[in-house]
Amino acid sequence: MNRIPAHPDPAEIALQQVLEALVDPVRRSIVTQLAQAAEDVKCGGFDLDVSASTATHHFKVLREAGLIRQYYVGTSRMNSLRDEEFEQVHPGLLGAIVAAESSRRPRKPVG
Amino acid sequence: MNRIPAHPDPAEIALQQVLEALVDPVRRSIVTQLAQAAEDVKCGGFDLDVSASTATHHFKVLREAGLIRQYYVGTSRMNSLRDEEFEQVHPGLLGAIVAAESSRRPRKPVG
DNA sequence: CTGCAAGTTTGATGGCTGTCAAACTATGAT
DNA sequence: ATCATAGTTTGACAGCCATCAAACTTGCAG
Repeated sequence: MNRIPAHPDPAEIALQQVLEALVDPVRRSIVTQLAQAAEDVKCGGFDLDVSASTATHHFKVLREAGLIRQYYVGTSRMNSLRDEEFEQVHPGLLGAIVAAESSRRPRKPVG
Repeated sequence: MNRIPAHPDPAEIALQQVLEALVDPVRRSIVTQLAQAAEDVKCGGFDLDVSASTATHHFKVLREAGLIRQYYVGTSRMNSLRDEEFEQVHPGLLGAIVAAESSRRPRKPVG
């Protein structure tokens, strides 16, 4: 069964909606963690300081802004970044934000 | 007399504040109009659909986010984009947003 | 079938922010 | 001085949105 609602085409999404999605620090954290992850990440696999219901809300906003892709594996909802599709529509935007976000908090000391 | 408050260094401004500034469509319109203008623009010279007091508020937010520079000429407050300083801190970010905003409404047909 | 694990939905709430009108300040012109 | 122009400040208000708890759904394991 497909329990995941529609994934809109990033080309049809207004910049306004994209920025509204990315202005929230929790959502930006999700995007950054996805960008740094090697594999797709399930909802429970993120390091977030909000309740599960709030997290669900944030994932929905990101999905409807065309920023992430979601699919089920068992009871786990997997997430991946739609970075390549997004790059076609808004070149450099996602990369610049992820870079700005990442540089602020280095995950691991170099070396 | 200097009636203009401090212009913070863009390097000291969190990405969060920058995105909060740019998520508002009126403020993004100001930035885009500045990016497309050949000369500095006075507050009254923008095409905005809000009252003067609201416009003042938006200019203040942009200035405090390190995105614009302001100075007086007579009773006119002039505005210019701090794009070069900004590029040093968040490379590609401002350009990507201005590009995305501009491409949505082509000012002039090509050719 | 029972129980558990992972997420979702719903409803309510609190804080933030964009908005305006009105009163005000500062500068330049007559 | 007087007036007009350009913009600011203050105070109030409305709408939005992130947040949570509680109840619910779905799928898997035994």
